[in-house]
Amino acid sequence: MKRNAKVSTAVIRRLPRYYRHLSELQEDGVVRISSSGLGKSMGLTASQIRQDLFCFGGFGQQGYGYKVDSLKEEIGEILGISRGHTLVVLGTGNLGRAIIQNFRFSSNGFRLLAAFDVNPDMVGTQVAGVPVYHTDEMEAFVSSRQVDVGLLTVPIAAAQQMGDRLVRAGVKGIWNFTNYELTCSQPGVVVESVHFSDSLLTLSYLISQQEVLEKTQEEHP
Amino acid sequence: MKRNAKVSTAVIRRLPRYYRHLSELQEDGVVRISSSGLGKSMGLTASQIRQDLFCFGGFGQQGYGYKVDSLKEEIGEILGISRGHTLVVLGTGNLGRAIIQNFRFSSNGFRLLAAFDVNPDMVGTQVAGVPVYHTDEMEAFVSSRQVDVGLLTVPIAAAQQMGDRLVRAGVKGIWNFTNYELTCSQPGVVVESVHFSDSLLTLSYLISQQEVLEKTQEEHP
DNA sequence: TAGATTGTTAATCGATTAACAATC
DNA sequence: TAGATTGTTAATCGATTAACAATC
Repeated sequence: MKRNAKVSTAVIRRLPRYYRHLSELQEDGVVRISSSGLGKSMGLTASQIRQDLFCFGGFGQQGYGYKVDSLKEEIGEILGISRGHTLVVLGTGNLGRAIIQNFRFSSNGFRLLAAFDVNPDMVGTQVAGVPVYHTDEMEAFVSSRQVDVGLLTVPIAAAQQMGDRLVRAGVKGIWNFTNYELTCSQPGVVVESVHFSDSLLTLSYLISQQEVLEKTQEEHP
Repeated sequence: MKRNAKVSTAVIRRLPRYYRHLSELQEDGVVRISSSGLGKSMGLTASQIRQDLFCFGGFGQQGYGYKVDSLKEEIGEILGISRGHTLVVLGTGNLGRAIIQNFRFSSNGFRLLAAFDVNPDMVGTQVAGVPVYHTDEMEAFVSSRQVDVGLLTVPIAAAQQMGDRLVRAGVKGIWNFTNYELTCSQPGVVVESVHFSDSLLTLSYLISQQEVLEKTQEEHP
């Protein structure tokens, strides 16, 4: 793998999509794929795919294309899937529990070690085999087990404070599901947010545009 | 509001963030904000904010800045928050139920009318006051009530098929929570996806980079 | 009025696309 | 070998930043 000078976030955000598409191709028994073939199925240009992969080195063979297996493997490596990252969940409300029960952490190279909550009804129980401890024990757990990531699903009012605690406890990243824009002063700690609200409002904008468009067409056919 | 020629997706994706930040400012009792002030708190340049807003028209006052209330109002209007959009949920598994119970649809201008599932244990029940019907009844419901959006939380294997059914039933948009990249042939129908996996893998990449960086620093201090 | 800050055009920067030699 | 397709550089396009006149 090439020493990656500086990869733009646009490229980084496409890497998981490549990985996902290659996994699907693999399941479908496809052995080789060209940049134009992959581009067609993903809605990207062949040129862009080659340019993206070029950031990390040459994974293909001229005149042949890319081997699905090994390209998937390489991109997985770039994404850090085999690094054995660990995470804990903060907050075991509806959303926290749903993610614990549904999300395939291991397919993404993560091990979910524990969950934490302040609710005495939850503390001491298990969710899908994952033990729930009291939030007071979070710091000790995270630092002794060197946990990489904290998944935040606490109420929005507690989000920033809990984020700060995670950072102080030594996590490398926060996966933020609260609808709050965490600020993280600590350099070297990454915050990645899933903002449901932003996503729905984007959809709202797009269908509103569509509505206006259709109305205009009715008036001026 | 200006006739918006063609607004780039980069701008569109920032609109919900503006809306969110303006709401927070409003709650904090802030009355006016300058582009540089807003930029500082959001990590954007003042120039970019003015350029973004310029896509839709002049909302500020020279020498003064922007009134938080009215700017929030205007952006909400652009996003279609007051259009009374409606939606239904497909799939009432852990994730579907968690979203129904947790997500503040009304704050985003949506009314959640019903949920659908094939599981006989769910059909006929309510989740947070939302009635659950059998999926067979979805088409009739969506077309008679002119539902705007279908939220997909069905198992991945059923995703594409259920997406197709929603489109045929006449929705304008699909909010996709399955880890499947829906293809939608129908022009005028919008698909907006929340890919947990892509988000976590991006985080995985970023912390892996950080790990490499720190290791290098240890070796060459 | 003087100061501040927008609206808006121009300049710069970065990302995408095109092109083509290298080579499997 | 001929054909195909990559790796990689150059050209283009679009998004961000800078600048400044307009004006509150």
